[in-house]
Amino acid sequence: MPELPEVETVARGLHERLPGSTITGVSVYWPRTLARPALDEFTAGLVGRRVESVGRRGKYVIIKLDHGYLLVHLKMSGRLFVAPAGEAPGPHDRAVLDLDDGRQLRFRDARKFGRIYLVDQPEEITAPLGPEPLAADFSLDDFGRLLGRRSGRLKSMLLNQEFLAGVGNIYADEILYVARLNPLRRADTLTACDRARLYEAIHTVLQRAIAACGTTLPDRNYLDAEGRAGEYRVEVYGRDGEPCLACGTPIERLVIGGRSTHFCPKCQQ
DNA sequence: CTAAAATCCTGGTGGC
DNA sequence: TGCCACCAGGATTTTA
Repeated sequence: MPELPEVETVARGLHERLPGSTITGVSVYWPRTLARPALDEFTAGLVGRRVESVGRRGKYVIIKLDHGYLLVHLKMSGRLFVAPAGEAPGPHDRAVLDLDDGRQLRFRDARKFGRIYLVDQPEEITAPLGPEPLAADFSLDDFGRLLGRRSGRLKSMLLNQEFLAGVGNIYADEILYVARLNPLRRADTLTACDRARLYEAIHTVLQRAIAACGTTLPDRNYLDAEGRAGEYRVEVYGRDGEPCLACGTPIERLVIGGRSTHFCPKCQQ
């Protein structure tokens, strides 16, 4: 399930091969993939548009056009990639954009959770998102202020996109493990030292994961825009019952806010 | 306010 | 081998 590092990897891959291409046709095979606008307006708004750049905000891929923006949320199983001219369509292709050189930008999504938006400004969609954790202007002081007002559990907070953009279930567990903080801990009980460790862990984990081009779990199917798997190695996620890499204590699993949560009961008091 | 549950979906898994 | 119930998970919506 693509989170910030995976979406960043996809966006970078697309940025290498998409700018300069013009969209010449639109095919949508699963209409609900289009969050907005409806198919007719979507098609009319896209055909003839030229791609200028590809970026990311939170878990959204943002494709800047010469007129408007295409936003894609991959959700659980979405893949966004450029198919060479003549490549046969896949059974889970939900939307396909024809490019003027014969290639196609495809959105493939087995579980149909992913959504595409065509808007004038990306903020129409991304406005509710919290800060970008890796932005240069996201300071420890900012983070401390953000935390101080929250009484929820750390795990739920990290998953809340309005609190911080881009962290999902896997990296929330990895970040709390690196920060040595218990996922059930209430945000407003953190000491200044705790806050600093959490802030640093967010940076460390996300930066390392981006450097590794994301995480592809053994039983998952995340692939980047070039069809490559991520190389990041998780330390706690999905490792319940296996020994903690630091102390050997079996990793435990519990459910917080309906999300599976993995942590070391000894390292993360 | 927090929080949990239901919702959308289907591939994969575990049980029998 | 086949069938089926069930689970995962992001974001949103609903209910407590």
